[in-house]
Amino acid sequence: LEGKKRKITSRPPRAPAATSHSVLTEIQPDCQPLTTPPKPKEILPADPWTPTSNLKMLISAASPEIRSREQRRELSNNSREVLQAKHCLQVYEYEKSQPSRKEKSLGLLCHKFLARYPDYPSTAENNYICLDEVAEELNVERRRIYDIVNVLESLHMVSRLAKNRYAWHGRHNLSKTLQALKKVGEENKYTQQIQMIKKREYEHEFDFDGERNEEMARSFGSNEHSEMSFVELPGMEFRAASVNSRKDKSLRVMSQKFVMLFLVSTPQIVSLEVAAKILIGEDQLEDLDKSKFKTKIRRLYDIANVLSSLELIKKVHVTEERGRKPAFKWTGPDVLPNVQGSCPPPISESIPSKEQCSKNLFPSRGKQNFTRHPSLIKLVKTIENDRRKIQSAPTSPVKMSASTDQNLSALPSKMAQVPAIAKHQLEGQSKSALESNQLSPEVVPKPETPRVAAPSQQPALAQPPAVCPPSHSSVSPVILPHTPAGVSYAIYLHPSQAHTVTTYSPSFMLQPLPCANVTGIKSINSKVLNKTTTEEGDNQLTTDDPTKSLTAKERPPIKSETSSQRCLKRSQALQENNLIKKCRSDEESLDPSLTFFPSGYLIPLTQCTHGNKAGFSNKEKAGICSLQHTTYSSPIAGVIPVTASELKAVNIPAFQITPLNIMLSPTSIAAAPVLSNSCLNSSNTSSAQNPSSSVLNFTLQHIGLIPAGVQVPANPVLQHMPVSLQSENKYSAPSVPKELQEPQTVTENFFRTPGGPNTVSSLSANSDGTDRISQGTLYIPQRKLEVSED
DNA sequence: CATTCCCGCCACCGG
DNA sequence: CCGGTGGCGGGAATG
Repeated sequence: LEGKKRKITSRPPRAPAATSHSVLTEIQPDCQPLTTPPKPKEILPADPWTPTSNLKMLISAASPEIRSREQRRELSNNSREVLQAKHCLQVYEYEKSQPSRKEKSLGLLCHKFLARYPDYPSTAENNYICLDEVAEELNVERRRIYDIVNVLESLHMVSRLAKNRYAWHGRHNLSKTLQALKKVGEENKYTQQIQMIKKREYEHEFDFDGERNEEMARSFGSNEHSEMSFVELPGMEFRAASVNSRKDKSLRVMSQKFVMLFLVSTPQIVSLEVAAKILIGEDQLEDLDKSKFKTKIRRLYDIANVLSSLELIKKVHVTEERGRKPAFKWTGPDVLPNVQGSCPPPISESIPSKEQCSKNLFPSRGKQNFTRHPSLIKLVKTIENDRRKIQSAPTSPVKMSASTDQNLSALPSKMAQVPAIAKHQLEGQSKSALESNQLSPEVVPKPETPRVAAPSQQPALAQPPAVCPPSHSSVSPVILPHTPAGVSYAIYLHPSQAHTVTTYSPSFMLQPLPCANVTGIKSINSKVLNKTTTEEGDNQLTTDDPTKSLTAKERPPIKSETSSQRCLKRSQALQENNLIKKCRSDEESLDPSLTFFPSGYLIPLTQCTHGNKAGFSNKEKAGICSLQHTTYSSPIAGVIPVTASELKAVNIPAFQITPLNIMLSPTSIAAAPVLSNSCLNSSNTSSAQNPSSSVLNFTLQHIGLIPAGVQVPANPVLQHMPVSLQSENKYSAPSVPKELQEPQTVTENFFRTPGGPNTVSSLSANSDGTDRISQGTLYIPQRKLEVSED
């Protein structure tokens, strides 16, 4: 290994011919003024945007149609055009002479890349991606495209077809992938590993000597059983066996692992440092080699940039005892615990392989438990691997060679392919349902869902939850101490215990509610908040551009949406409004539809309507997120006063939103439930500094929102909620309490969302004899994490 | 100085 | 042997 490195290092600074390709890439010939050292090339044709605008555009532009526009790029030699371009270029230069690195950032590039393809491509059109073309069109070297594609591949958003080709799947598989990843993550005990690391560092503050640590680490924490290879998705295997070579792939695998960390950890925040350590530790324990660490971090940044572009995560800073460390917060959809087996697989789900999935993922099952010793672990791993290979081998007709990691076992590739299309379609339809809970709508009768008053069209959604709940508990190993039945919600943990929590049984979360409604509402709120808040950068992408137009910030990207979509939304919105109105009368005054639903947050609804993906716009992702959150939170909301999920909900609309960083003090949380009407009033008051108060407000708002109109009458507390508050918020939207806006506080309370399996402590019974990790001990006192973003 | 992360050399692999 | 891939880490931008 090292040899290679050395070699490289030795070489003198780059000088030679390296540039050849770059030259090629430069499409525009003549105008090239040598003068500008940076690269003017980017500017090219018609897109002399500022980084900011550019971004904005990209975001808004996600719609399919637009993407085509890229095409025009082929500038005919129109001298005119050239000139024009040149001109622009120059102007551009003047304005800002910094082509700057940012413009070349992987994140931005990724946005461009993503803009080319619809989030939910129709099955019909085959979306092929030709790396060369893309690279050329985006004016980047191919190497960069690989970086992007690799991570997309890790999420199964694309798959390799052949040499220069990839197939675009968009987000269709996303939820499934995440589920799978989460599961694997759980199996790997990532949660514990994380704990370990934190603990360690906590203990010896900043110690550099890795010595002892290492030992400890390997002894228990870092059991890296894992090494798992690439996690495959069931439905996706059909690619030609040939093309995927397994090996390499580290980026892909790393990406998956990284994602797993988010899915598994409780406050869904993962610091780079921790992630790097875990990822390193996995393969070869020890070796806290500094350079290795550094490299890992670099890679993580690459991955993170892509994930950020996908809006799955966003950058934040975690302030712990000492300094603030870079970290990322998951902003993607919540992954439901899922599943497998327990919930009757939706019929529609064509995917036969659900089981396979699990199989694939990790042979693991109980094994790990007894594996304490590293060596053992390795063995096991190996064995399992082999086994896996074997299994897969026979099945795939084609190859022997490959036995690609994926196990196509069950389906012969051919079969897979044929149905593939159908599958996709189905998936698409069921998708929404799945996402929300994975159940097919029709399946379940929801028992107690009285509250579904919602007239909305989505009754179906509500159902699923009901069904699933029970199953989960069985599923996730970790879960809890509390019987599902119990009224767990009331439990508040001491902050220190945070991780331990698991307060509620999953079943709770799943309560039936009209998600749609809820979602909508929430999203709205958040929206509102965002607006105000948004000013700041939401994502890392924000450029520093001084001129930053507010407009850009404003996110009503909606404009770009197609009218049809809009209509859809609108209608839904209206429905929601109605619901809402019940609660707050004032709403109408403001032309609610526009006001509140501008951005398309509503989309979730659309989505809810399972079925037609047509409706989805790219934006829906936001919807999705919110939807899911909602799912959990809403019902619960009633039950559990303030759940993390609630809070999260706010953040969710990731894209535009400013992530408020919330840091709730535990106390505040506890308090919340308690509060009742009386407290409510205070909601908007400015209590700026006081976190708890702000939290409360926040909470209240949310709570209020939800219940209000819609569903939750069940909960007494909610009912009491003063409507006024809500309305207030809405209206004053812009005036959202400062507190919220400020980076300050949020509650990252540790309640995990639903499936939160993780809570390590009590749960996982770790059977192995060594109790080193006794559960009790395991968790580290959580220090408060302050998350802030810049 | 610290953080972020672009760039592109070059090892590798599959054809 | 070739061209596609993608590991990797120097070191430039940025903060």
